[in-house]
Amino acid sequence: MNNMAQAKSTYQFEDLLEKHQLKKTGARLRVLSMMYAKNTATSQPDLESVLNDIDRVTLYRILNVFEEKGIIHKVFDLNGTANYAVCSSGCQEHHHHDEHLHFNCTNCKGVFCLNEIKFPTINLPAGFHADGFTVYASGLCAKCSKMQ
Amino acid sequence: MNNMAQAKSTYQFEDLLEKHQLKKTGARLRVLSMMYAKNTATSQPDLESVLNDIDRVTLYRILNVFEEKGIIHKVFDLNGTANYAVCSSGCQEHHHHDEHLHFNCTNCKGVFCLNEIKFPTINLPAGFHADGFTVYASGLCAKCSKMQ
DNA sequence: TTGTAAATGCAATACTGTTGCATTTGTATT
DNA sequence: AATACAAATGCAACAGTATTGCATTTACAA
Ligand SMILES: [Mn+2]
Ligand SMILES: [Mn+2]
Ligand SMILES: [Zn+2]
Ligand SMILES: [Zn+2]
Repeated sequence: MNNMAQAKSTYQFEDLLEKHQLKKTGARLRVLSMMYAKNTATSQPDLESVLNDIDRVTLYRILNVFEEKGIIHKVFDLNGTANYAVCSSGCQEHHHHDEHLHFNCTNCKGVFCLNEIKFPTINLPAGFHADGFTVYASGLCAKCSKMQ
Repeated sequence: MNNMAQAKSTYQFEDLLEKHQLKKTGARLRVLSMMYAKNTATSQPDLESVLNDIDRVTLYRILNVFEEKGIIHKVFDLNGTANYAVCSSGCQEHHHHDEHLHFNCTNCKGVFCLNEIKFPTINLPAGFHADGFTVYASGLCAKCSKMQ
């Protein structure tokens, strides 16, 4: 849950890129270090404003290839804004396992991937067949709860 | 679940507008009849292409005021596209009760509001306090399941 | 019938995301 | 170290989504 849990050095990011047969470029390393430094998902607008010297198109292409490779996953928050988060584990190229709960804090706007929460099986009306579930919760995160 | 369940006449749409102190205009009645005629949510692109003689800005303003009044609710599908659906009941101005399951059919792209499905309480990590949940399922709807 | 607030249409603008193409760069090979 | 090439980047153009301001029209109450 804390930042250090995912903290990685540049060398490890380089290894990650190499593992996925992606060239080690400055832009990609910066995107990785920005996303790995946080315990929440990062919104597209945030990525764009912080990494504002990287061309927008390049940023989109980096995000797309990282998603394809199973390095990050995309999650829309409750306002429909795209957010990107580091995949926990078990995600491979074109084959994600990110069916965890997403918590949207209404105060700090943080989007948390709560991998540890198992949500129960949900039954559906006759005839409906689900191959995946996405669960969102909105409210106050731990930090914001304390401050109220 | 079938269309007739929500079928309404123009008079009833006029009553609905009057109840919410909205003027009875052609554009508003057409938006209502389009949305009430279906048992799925309607995407913004669909609304725009079908009601293409209504100015886009007017359409957005109609959707926004209907949402404020609790007549419809907005739901993003799994691609982040805005969809609008008739509120079931209990929705009032600035106070919605639309915490039902949303089913996204990967075949027909339909977004179904499954009011009848009660999803179980989901517990959260210490400190997190949810005031609402949104659950999405993706897969095949009843109609598309049959056809496969 | 008239007056007026509400609703609409239109122009302009901002944001999100994609495509095509020329240029640059990372890296494997020599 | 130099070369060679695919991959990555930057830039321009474009499409789609959504909002704001303002002039005009319309619904409806008086
Ligand atoms: Mn996640
Ligand atoms: Mn719904
Ligand atoms: Zn928070
Ligand atoms: Zn279907």
